[in-house]
Amino acid sequence: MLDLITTGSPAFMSMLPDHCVKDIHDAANLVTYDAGQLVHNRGDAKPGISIVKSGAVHVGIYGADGSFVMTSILGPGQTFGEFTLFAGLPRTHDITAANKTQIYQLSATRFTALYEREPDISRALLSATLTRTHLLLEMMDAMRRLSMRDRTAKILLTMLQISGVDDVFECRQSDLAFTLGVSRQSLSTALKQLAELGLVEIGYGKIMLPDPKAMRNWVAIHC
Amino acid sequence: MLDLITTGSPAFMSMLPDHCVKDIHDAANLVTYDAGQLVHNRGDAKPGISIVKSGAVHVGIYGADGSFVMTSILGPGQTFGEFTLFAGLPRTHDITAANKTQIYQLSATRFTALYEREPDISRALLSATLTRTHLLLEMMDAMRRLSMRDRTAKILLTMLQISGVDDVFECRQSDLAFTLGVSRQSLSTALKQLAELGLVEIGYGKIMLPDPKAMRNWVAIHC
DNA sequence: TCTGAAATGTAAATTATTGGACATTCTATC
DNA sequence: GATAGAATGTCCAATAATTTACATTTCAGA
Repeated sequence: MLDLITTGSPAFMSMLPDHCVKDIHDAANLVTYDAGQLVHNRGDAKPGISIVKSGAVHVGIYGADGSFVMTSILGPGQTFGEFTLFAGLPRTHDITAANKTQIYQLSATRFTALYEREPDISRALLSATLTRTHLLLEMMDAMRRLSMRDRTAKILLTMLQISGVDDVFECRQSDLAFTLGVSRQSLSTALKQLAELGLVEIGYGKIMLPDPKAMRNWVAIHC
Repeated sequence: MLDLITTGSPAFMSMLPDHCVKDIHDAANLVTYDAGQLVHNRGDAKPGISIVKSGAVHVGIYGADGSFVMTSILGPGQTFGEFTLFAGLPRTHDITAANKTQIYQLSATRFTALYEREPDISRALLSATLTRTHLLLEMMDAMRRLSMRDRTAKILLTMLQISGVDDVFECRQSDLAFTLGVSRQSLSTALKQLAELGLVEIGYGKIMLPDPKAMRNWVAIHC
């Protein structure tokens, strides 16, 4: 299951000036993981920040029965572990490598040293975090207030806006359904309704917005 | 409607050392608002950060028909407007003064100057933001996966943990219901079920956890 | 160009949740 | 210690969404 929240949020590393990127590379431990290998366990207390260099990690929680409920996928330039540094929390999720993945690991001490020297780092981190928070608030609001059809439209639009692309959204309906908190079947119905209104086009493994502007208008009026 | 998300999150100002608090007081414009007065309109583009000194503000969105859907209430020490500074967004909500309220207003330039000089400010801001994000993620997850009863238990526990207090939660059921995204009637039923399990005690305008440890266990097993 | 696995579409039965209506309980204040 | 207003409890009909089950479509690879 892909939580599409993070797909579009701007990568931390892409917001940093070159010299900061270099500082981080120099201070970090570069660790390589094989597909499926565990990176962090939920509950681990050791604080530190991690940045994906290449590959991707799955963020989620293992159930007692071995099942894995995925919350998000993080790609190159994206970070995890901020909570352990700034919110005083243990690792909140299990992290595994999706495929062969390289990760920069920074201990709390090393990261803090860089952090205090270079305000650009905190700005990038705040920017990435706040963008994600904003998206979460929008989704939350949509989940509380809107009918399934309307929140499908709204969240689709929000995610597209943030991802930069604004007319094609590559994902399976079952992934999107999970992110929206509805069943796949219900989502299918909702999408069909939106398609009948001419707002979306349904493909195989993707959803297109033939007229993003019309979609934006519709959402502004209805949601 | 009180969104309890922010009630428990630690206030930005309370995490700052004294000299930073002083710097902010010196650089800010202190503005006083009467009850009901508008502080910011959703959509305003002018960036800046605001900190509640005394009183409280209502964060929400006005509908076309004049109705106001409240998202949260922010009290002393809490901030709004971060999104305009760090995420490049316009004001995302309408803000009105709940009662006679004093607010420190800092323009983008002034705040940035302080921000770059003093890493404690960014740390406090990150800390407040990440704590809120973590709570949002937990709530989101609970809303997607759990039955009403279970998510009531889980969110109740989460909010109590973050607020520091861990056995009494002062709020009306209608407020809690809104936060959980369910109707007041349904929440009433859910709370009754939890009370029958001995996990909570229902008061008038408050909810008690007679045995927080038992509650934590129960949630760990069920959710 | 087949073919099978993956993804999507659809319908009926079941379940959960809402919303209205009203009863009950609590608490501050007179 | 009355009393009014606020908060909570409960019932039921209406509705929205899920689940189960199966049909159909799509696409990648043999």
